[in-house]
Amino acid sequence: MSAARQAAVQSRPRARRGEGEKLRDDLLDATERLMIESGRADAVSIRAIADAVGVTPPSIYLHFPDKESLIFAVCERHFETFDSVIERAGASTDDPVESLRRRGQAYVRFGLEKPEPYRILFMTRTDGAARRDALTGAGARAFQHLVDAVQRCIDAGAFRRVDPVLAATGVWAAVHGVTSLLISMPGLSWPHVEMLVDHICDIQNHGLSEPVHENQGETA
Amino acid sequence: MSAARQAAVQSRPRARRGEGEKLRDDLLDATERLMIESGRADAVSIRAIADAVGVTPPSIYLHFPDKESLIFAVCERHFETFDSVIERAGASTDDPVESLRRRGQAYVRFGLEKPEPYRILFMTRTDGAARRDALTGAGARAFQHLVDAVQRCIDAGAFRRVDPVLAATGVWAAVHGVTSLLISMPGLSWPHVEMLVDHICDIQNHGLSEPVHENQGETA
DNA sequence: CAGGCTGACTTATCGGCGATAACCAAACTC
DNA sequence: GAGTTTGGTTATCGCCGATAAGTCAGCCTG
Repeated sequence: MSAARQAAVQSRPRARRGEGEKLRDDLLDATERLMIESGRADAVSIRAIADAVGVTPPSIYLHFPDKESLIFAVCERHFETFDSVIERAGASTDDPVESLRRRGQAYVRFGLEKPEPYRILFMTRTDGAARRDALTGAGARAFQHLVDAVQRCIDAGAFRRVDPVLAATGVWAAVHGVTSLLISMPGLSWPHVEMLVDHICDIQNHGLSEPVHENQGETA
Repeated sequence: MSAARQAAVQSRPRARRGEGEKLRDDLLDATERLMIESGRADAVSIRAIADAVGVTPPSIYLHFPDKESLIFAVCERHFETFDSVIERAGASTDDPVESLRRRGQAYVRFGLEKPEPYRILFMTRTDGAARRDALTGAGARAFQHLVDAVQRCIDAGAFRRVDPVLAATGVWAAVHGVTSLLISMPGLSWPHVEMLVDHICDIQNHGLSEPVHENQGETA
């Protein structure tokens, strides 16, 4: 680990006048690489990042106010594609229920492919202002997309007339729950992932469909 | 914060011959208190714990191999009651479906009451051996209780004949999902918690019940 | 009661961490 | 070529987890 730090101490050429932003990008790239290699964000140190790009630690603070902001900026890049990947998966069919299922599959797949960004975005305490802003910005947009998808299922008559925000929150909790569990405890003997996600989506679809034999006492 | 450390530097009386284990308990108590006060486990330092009990940092290593083990030992105490609390909530009714709902409510309530232990047990990467052991020991027992509860719903005819382990995993993912989201992002405008958990349990119950009108093509 | 032993700690220290203050040199402007 | 700005560096602070080695009281043996 500390050997990895010493490996790349060669000083990089100084950027020219207008190109100070290049270091910022290099820092993001290096941080992402180290994060994925180590598997844990807290194992990535400011000093290791600095060495990886061939620069001294204080240089990082010219581009990011603190370590948390750097880590979060890396995750934010993934987050931007997160919504679009899910939207694309959901748009691949006209059936709103099947669309919701494909969204769920895409969500879990994305989370498991980039577990560390997912962890930082969705599984750590929301303290920093940058994180909160991203969650209320792009995050709110992505959530609204989910609410819309649920609403389409209601409009198509596939779901009963439940509060779409409540239903969407339930769907999110379900897919986030399985993603989170698989990321946190990869060693346990889980069912096959795709089957599990399919099951979860089936439960949501079936559970949100119109009940035919019993009355529902929710008139709120 | 560092003021809090300096506040309690008074040296505690040295334990007598056979009473070395007393410090262990005091350390667990102090660690739990600091954890709950600060809200984040990583904000609790070995040095702060040592100061809180009036002892020097290396003394801690006489009772715990490293910091992670100490933190985890604190959480394990909660984990032992976790299963029993849920079992008690589930045993408060004879209706297996209602029992499952009460389990869900108890699960989420417990998680939100002790968010930091919940985080450490269920929302952090399973690295240390101690953590893995606890999860495969008491954790497997608690999960088996959930599987049994699902099986009772199946036996009672309330649920269709789905794989109980798969169904239990889905139920766990749903209640864990909402617990995890609420812990990670307390600032977002969530629906009312009890209503949300009720909704999630309703979805599970309804979704796992016998389908009456339509078949879904799952022949895998 | 001398001497050793052991259990319960302490003192001193190591290397790494995030972060800041102060400095400095290359590059562009005038 | 003097001045200013940009893009860094050097030096350092205080905290962190962890370890090595020392200390000292109390018990046990002889």
